[in-house]
Amino acid sequence: MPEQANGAKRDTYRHGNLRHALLEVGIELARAGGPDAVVLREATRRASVAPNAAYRHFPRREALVHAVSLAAMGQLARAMEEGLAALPALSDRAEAARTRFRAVGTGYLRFARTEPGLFRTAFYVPDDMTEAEATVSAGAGGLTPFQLLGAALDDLVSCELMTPARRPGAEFLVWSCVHGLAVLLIDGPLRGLQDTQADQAAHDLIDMIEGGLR
Amino acid sequence: MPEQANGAKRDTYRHGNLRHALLEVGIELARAGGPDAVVLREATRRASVAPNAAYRHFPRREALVHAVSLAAMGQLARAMEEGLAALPALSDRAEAARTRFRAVGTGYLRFARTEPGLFRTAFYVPDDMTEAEATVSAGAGGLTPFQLLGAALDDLVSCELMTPARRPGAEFLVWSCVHGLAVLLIDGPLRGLQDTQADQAAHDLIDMIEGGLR
DNA sequence: TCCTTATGTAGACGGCGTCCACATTTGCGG
DNA sequence: CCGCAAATGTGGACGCCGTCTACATAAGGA
Repeated sequence: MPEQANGAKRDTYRHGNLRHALLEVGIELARAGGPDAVVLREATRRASVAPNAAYRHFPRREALVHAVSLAAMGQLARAMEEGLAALPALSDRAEAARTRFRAVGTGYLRFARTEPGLFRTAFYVPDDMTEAEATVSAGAGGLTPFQLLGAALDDLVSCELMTPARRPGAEFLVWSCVHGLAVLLIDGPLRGLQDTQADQAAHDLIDMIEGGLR
Repeated sequence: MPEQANGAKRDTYRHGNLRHALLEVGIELARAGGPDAVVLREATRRASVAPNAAYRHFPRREALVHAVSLAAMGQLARAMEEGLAALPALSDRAEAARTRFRAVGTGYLRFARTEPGLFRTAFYVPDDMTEAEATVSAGAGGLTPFQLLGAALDDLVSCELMTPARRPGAEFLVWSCVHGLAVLLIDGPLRGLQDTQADQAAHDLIDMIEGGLR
């Protein structure tokens, strides 16, 4: 029975729900330091468990990181959903669609800048599209970030704010633009921009996208 | 005098130019496996030198990775320049500007997909803007990727293919879009796309950007 | 009740980054 | 030309990591 600095000792031989505990700790680590910071030994330490115990639930470190990654993607989805939910109801349907589309982008960017560690982890050795649609990476509404964007684009088309001809594959193009800004802002040469400047850049970027979509 | 599997033994106690050798090996490692693959011990091994010798030239591993990163950025610049140089001379000035602008983007994306390890390394814990303009990260023409893009945008404005009002800060927006697609293609959910599909996406993305800029 | 199975522990191995002490050169001031 | 300080490379150690094998303990069904 290993003593624990964290004060969280255990009286039973069994942990109870180690897998879940490791996931929680992993999220905590990723939040603070990105994917590389989710370290098996540290996770087991915080869970008051021997290092090897982790291997009963994850075949290797990468599997834990992957699980954390899906959870992080879910948190991203949730953050975007919250941004959408906070929107005022607009009577003009086209205006509402446009507002929702913009909120999808700004929500994405806000999460990236608020939780850079989780954001980076969400895209760490990420799954191909099929797995990215797993329920774990969805928000409360059951939609992944990708699907939220797709829905916003559909709205745009139905309100004639976007040419239907451009619709196929458009999520990937829009996603690229927004994701690129997010990456440049948190890791790249735009890192350290003031909030107001970053917001301005986000605004201008979405303007540009809207113009290119029309 | 340590034996070396690599066959490259040394008869002098001094290496000669270890710093340069480590950089070369570092680039090789980054090329094959990205920034995380730039491992001090392996680099010194390949340079036929004791692990600690590296510390005479780089205070810590991160410093070596950083040097490799600048070199990788330089290679990116060179690749873009080559793409520009290969363009046919067009009589119509506006058409030429447009073609050059597109070539900047496609060159960037081609390098990302051709040399993903180096591309990822180029953006690993990257410098802020000022250092990114260092001569190391420039191509043969002395311009960094960022500056190449800026020049292309200036051309667009002077040919009235872009509103001057949109010019300030536009490189960051365009950069975001192209960079985002690059990241999604090599690391993200678009990884594993066929060449033709990736080219199509690149084409469509640049179309969209052009539309948004006008 | 007993035995299979799930779960956690103990100890070891090799690899890594980094520190300290020591060895060998180089090159400069006299 | 000499001698000595500074530059450069070596050797060994430490603590951390991921992972393997062997073993211990608990839970639950026959």
